Amino acid sequence: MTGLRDRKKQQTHDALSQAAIELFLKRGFDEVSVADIAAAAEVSKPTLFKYFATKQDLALHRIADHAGEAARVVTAAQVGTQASTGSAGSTGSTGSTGSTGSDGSTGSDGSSEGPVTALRDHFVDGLKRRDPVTGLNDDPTVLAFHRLIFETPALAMRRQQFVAADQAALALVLTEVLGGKLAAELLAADLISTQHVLARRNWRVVSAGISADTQYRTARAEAIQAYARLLGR
Amino acid sequence: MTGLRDRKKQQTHDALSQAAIELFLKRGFDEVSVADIAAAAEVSKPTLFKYFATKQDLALHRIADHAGEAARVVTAAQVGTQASTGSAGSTGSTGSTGSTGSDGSTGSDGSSEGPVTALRDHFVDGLKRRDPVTGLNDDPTVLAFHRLIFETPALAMRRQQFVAADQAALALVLTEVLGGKLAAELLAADLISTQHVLARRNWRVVSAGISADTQYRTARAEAIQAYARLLGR
DNA sequence: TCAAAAAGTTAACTCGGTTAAATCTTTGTC
DNA sequence: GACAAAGATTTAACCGAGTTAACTTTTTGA
Repeated sequence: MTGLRDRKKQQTHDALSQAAIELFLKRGFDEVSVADIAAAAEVSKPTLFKYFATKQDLALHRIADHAGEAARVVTAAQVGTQASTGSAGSTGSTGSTGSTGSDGSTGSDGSSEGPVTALRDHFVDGLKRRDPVTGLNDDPTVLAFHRLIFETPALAMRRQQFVAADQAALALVLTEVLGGKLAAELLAADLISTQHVLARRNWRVVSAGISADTQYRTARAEAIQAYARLLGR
Repeated sequence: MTGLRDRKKQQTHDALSQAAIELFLKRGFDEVSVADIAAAAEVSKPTLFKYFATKQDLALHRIADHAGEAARVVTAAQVGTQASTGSAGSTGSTGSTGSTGSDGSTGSDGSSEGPVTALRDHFVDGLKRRDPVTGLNDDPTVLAFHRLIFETPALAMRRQQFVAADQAALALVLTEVLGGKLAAELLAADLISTQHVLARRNWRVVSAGISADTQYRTARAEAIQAYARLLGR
């Protein structure tokens, strides 16, 4: 099924992404033109734009791939508690499943506890795994990449769009889990904000020179505290 | 002090803004070029960009002017409860001051009640005044304007930047009001999200044909309910 | 009245993104 | 294995946002 055609497409895609990120990290987003990237990947400009809709996406497609993760985590947790047949993660890498040492068992619907604890556990698990999305990762490349995204207005902006899409998807599944649409939208917004605030905070600390290992316990405590706010109704 | 120079500048600024909004509403954001706008306002393109940094700002400067409002409301409420000398509003049009029929008097610091009720009251007051930022306004022009902003990706995106700045400013004043920085950032995010969710919701309803007067009671109730979530810790 | 300062104009340029026509490559079929 | 249809790539030209530099006009204040 994986014909030569598709293999070549994958190759070109990777070549573009790699060339772009390398150049962005070396010279800064604004100091690199799409023509430079196309040249480095040895393709023409129109071809580049057939693979990536915008210049920003050349840096952000890794994040874009994570789209809908929050919604997926909640859905997974939901089917996990409804029937005890725990099959988590539908698309890609969403393996979390407890360990925070807290109850996630309030099975009666109408409560916001399930989703909140599910996302909290997912985040805390991300911290343990030093998942870049948590901000708690001191790998120089990861750090440089985050710096690039957060400190380049155009990238931060486009990133925000993906986050907004994530939030909308989350609101959608929460609408079914909870009763009302208003409550769902509010909670979705709070959940996404919380994650964002925590990640940014971790990133700032790590980026100031503190090692991820040193910061881990604090980050974990802060996360639990932050999500606890959303549990008290 | 208002020399001829400044008067002319104001004139040009207004001519550009007016021409831009008129054209945007008539033909859509993407169907209007900055050259069109410059021509309509009878200035050259470089001059246009001396008045407005981006094409988006030609539509959004009215929103941009509201920058830092949330922070101002909280600060005003703070000085209002610290000393009984109530002088609200530092810069522009921020006249709110109670009437929601609820206590805003918990003067002891460390509590998040003050800021939350202050912003809630401000929002509810906005509803009563049919302030466009609340989404509860069925004036055709206002409606068309909101539609333009929300449904033009480039504008929605740029708007988000202003909102983010607002949030940062709010987080800053909350950091002083509350003890910690984490709590302040989380609360600021929740507060801004809440406002945004409520406004969007109102806009959607009104935009579906329901009159602002008809929706008022519901909108008010929803707002109070939404902010109440943030009071229970 | 006059010179310095502030705006404004023109024209040319950069860069992101698009379009159309021509060319080359992969693929499935006889 | 030849070959036509489908798909991907290239070239070259184009559009529109935003910038730059050199030059002219207008406002100001002494």
